[in-house]
Amino acid sequence: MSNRNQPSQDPADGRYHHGNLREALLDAVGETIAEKGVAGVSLREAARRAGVSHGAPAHHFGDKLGLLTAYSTRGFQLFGERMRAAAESAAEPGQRLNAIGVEYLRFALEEPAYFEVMFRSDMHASDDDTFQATSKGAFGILADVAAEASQDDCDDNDPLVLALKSWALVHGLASLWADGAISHFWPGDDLAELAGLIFEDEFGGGSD
Amino acid sequence: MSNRNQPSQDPADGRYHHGNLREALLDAVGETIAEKGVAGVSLREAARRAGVSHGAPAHHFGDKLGLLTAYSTRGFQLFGERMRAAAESAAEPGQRLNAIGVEYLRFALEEPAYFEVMFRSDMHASDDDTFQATSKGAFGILADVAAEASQDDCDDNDPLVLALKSWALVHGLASLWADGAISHFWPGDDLAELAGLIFEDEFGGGSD
DNA sequence: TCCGAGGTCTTGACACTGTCTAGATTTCGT
DNA sequence: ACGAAATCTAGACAGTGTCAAGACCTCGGA
Repeated sequence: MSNRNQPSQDPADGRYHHGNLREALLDAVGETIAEKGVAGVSLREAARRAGVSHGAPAHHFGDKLGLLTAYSTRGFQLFGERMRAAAESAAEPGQRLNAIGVEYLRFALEEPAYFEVMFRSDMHASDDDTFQATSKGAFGILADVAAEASQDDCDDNDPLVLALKSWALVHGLASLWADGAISHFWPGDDLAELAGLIFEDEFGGGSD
Repeated sequence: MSNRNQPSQDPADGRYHHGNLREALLDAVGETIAEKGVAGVSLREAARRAGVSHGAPAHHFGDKLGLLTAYSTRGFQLFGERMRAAAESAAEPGQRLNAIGVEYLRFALEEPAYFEVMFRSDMHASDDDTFQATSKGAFGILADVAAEASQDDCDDNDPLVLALKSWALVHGLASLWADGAISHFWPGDDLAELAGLIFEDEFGGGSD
């Protein structure tokens, strides 16, 4: 835990121990992705931004894949919290699925750095236990809400199938939008508008 | 064009000019992705596999991003051909959308190397003219078929919205499956089976 | 036939990266 | 207070992208 009461930014004093290097390195990854894209991420760059020597990251993350895995895990942590909050904030259970779908897209737009790494199999060691547990926990919220919604709304289809369908729809929309592929055909620059039209057809509920 | 009648594999004779280096390098990229993932792709590795010196690729592709852009373009070329063939092979127009959806997934499964690069914005220079034209051409087939299908099947919704919805659904399913995220919740290992269940609900047609 | 221009490829160099090692410094439990 | 463990530094090495200079080949025009 190491909950010290010093700021999580890099101290850059003469201190030998950084105090919060692990988090500072993960912050540095986010900064680097925002500035230079995921191709610009490197152990040495993260160390540089955190004000430590080039070998320091290896102690906390082992290798580059470990650093990215930890960054993905932190992304899924935040992602899960936002999904849970969206589900709970929905006025009535029937609107939970729609609320989650909107929040999913919002996350993809507001946290592109996380989103870009989280769903890329070569950006994380999929056998990492913490990563698996965290990502599965976040996905579980989606599955629960979607399964619940499918029991209310629809006929006797498998709730799991409908959950995966909703998930695929939202994820595909977010991915294609992020990649810029949709921009060839959809004139607007507002993903929420397009999502509203698509979800209206799918879930029958409007977006905010 | 340079259509010589020598095999497109690397000759590795004492010849100074390779004869078909450009294509051989793109083949090498595919091999590398298949063996070591996209992280293992490098200009020098491609040169090594093609039997040329490490500086040779730069002449054809400029830099690493150029090599990957060309590889993506070749992927979209093949992708477009398969989409067109699938649309034309459909018995009746009403089944075209389903045929394209199935072929989309099949492509993602059978050509993971292409698929992994094609939809990754940091893997290609999006301002490349050939890439833009080729990808837009392939996407256009999807849009046409989906728009056509929406006029037949559904109510007065915007055909473009329904086209994008179908695209997002299929692409999201392929991406999540490729990333391994779905495997946490779906017990089977057959994407076609899951796709059949999802599409049955969506398009009303079964898959083969 | 020759010959020069341009396309193709090689070679060498440089800065940068991931990773390994050994060791210095600090923190922590006892 | 002391030893063990955690944390970080410093150096080294192979591999990489990219650039510049030059060698080699091909082809069209004289």
